[in-house]
Amino acid sequence: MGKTKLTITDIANMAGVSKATVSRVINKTKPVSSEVRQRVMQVIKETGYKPSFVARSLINKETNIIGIVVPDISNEFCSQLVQGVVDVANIYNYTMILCNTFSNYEMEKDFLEVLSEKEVDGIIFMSYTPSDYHKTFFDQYDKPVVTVNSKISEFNKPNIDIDNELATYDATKYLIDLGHENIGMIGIKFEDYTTGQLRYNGYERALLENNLKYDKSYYRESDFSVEKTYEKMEELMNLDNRPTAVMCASDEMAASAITYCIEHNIKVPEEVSVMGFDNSKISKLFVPHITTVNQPSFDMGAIAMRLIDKMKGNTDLEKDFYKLPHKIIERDSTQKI
Amino acid sequence: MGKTKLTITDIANMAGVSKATVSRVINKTKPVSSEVRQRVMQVIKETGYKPSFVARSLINKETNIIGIVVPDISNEFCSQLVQGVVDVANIYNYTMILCNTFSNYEMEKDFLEVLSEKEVDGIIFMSYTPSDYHKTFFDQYDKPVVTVNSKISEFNKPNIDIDNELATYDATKYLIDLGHENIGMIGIKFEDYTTGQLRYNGYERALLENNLKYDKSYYRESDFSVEKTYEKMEELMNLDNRPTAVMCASDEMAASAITYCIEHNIKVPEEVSVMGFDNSKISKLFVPHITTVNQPSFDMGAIAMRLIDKMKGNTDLEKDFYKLPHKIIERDSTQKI
DNA sequence: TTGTAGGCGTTATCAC
DNA sequence: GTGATAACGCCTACAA
Repeated sequence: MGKTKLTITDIANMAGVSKATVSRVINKTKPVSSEVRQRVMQVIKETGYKPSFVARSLINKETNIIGIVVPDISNEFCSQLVQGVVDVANIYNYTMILCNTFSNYEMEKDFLEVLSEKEVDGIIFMSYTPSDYHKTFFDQYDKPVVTVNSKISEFNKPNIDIDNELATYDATKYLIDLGHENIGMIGIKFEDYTTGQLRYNGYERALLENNLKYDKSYYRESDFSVEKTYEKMEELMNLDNRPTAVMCASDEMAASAITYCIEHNIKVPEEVSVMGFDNSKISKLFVPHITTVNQPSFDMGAIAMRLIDKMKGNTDLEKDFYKLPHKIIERDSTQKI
Repeated sequence: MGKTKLTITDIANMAGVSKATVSRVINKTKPVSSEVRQRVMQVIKETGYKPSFVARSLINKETNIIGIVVPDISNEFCSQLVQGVVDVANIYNYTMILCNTFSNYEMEKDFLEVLSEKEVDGIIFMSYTPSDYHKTFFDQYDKPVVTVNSKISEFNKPNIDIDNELATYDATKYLIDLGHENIGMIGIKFEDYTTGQLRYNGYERALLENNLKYDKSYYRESDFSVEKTYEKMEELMNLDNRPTAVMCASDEMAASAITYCIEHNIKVPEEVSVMGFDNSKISKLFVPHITTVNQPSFDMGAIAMRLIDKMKGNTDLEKDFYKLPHKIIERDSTQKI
């Protein structure tokens, strides 16, 4: 209880050697006679001595802590991303400081500041709305940084992502191949989410390249909220020539859209096919199970962490954009027309 | 870029004062003539100097980092708990190290070890299966510890939780008040989850106290998996005198159970009422929307963090068990018989 | 192979 | 008020 923490000096005294020697047996940094080593190890084992990370960091300039900032940990994509990071962080002996920004600009700023002060060894950064501030910060930050899902080409930092444009293109194409010609989409605000624009682009391109008429009224903008999406689906379903398929920017949105249908006796997928995005739990659990597109969120985290470690002491090496593969997951909310 | 980090000495030189003085204006620890203060502040502002947390920690023995260990961050309860922690951590100027154990005993051990080495200021601990090892560790750990959802009376540390027994009692009672007499339950293994036993107890007590026949075959044990729960629901529904209501130990399990019903033309809630537990997203999104019981997970995190801060330098003060209020959330998966 | 001494960036304790 | 100077716990030349 009142046991004050042991220091390297204590161990040195108990083993009858100098602090330097103790340090050497711990870090294997220089040869030590095996007799002395035994003795020191013995004392360490008996006392359960653990060197202080803090003192060590003061010298190494390495904290073995990496910072990860995400908009919303209760979002499944983020939490899986974080899991991926943790998983490989363990292997490389990092521990991580989690910063949940609630998508709030001020918090993003503050957290970056704090991480910098706490001298973390690197930062994994995700934001729905990367800005100039972030760019400026990262430009003068001299430790490894990896961004996730936050493509800003001028960032000059490696970015891990899927190809959102292509993913939505593929999803829309999937619907087209099913025979649908009137395909609607419920997307998300371009300003609020960088992916909003990209996903819209993929949708539009798929329509255009396949010679389908592109009707502006078929595209509706929502946020990720249940209510808004429900409304948008209502609008779509009340159109004179209503779409026979609608693509949603997330699984939750798809769930809301389908809910509207269920409550208004529109059969899914018989009368209208609905697609989600993310392959989250809800897409598996919801009835009908929702056809969606998978993002390898766990892998994205794992790769980000691996990259951080690689970049250490060599932060300029990798500026590439890592595009991970997405995949259409066929389930029961879509069918041939 | 190549700009080496500024130290307090640099600032002192630039301002033409001693390090001690700089330290004093930063920490307001002793009076400084306002003229000198101005000068120093000016230099700090211009240079953007930030004191090193690491060096500071070496002296204070305070890292302003707290550790939080949870079984599974992608579980909604956990992620909301973490959010609660983060939220107040920000206020008190803490940052946190997140440890995701994947419910793995070895990882729990390792993480506690690491947190201890990194000299965090306190630990918030959650485990489905707290053990002797944990107890031993915490007994000799002399910094604040708060456990969440991991009741072990001998822990001798404050624990934040809801009253799981009472919550399940209330849920079952809710079903009883709806007129149900044959009430089944799909629970979770007692060995794997401390709450498994408690929730069962509440269920049984409600039946007994209300003079309903308690039929062992009405209780089925599952884990949190979709498949297993689906099977268990199938067993329940194939009973000769099948229950008209079933209580599930989680929302996901409820969703699986209802899915079985939908796929076998058993109407929910007309033919069988189904209740969940947790008030997670899925319970709101699923159709029918699932009646459930809310745990204030966010608040639990917030309180845990607040407690840690309170306990600082006074770790023995609060050994109480904090039982937070739960609440039945009525939705569409249950009805009067 | 081992020990001595200086330094990492702060804060705290003295004097002045 | 202010400035030396000694910690804090560890690592790393430099000597021995």
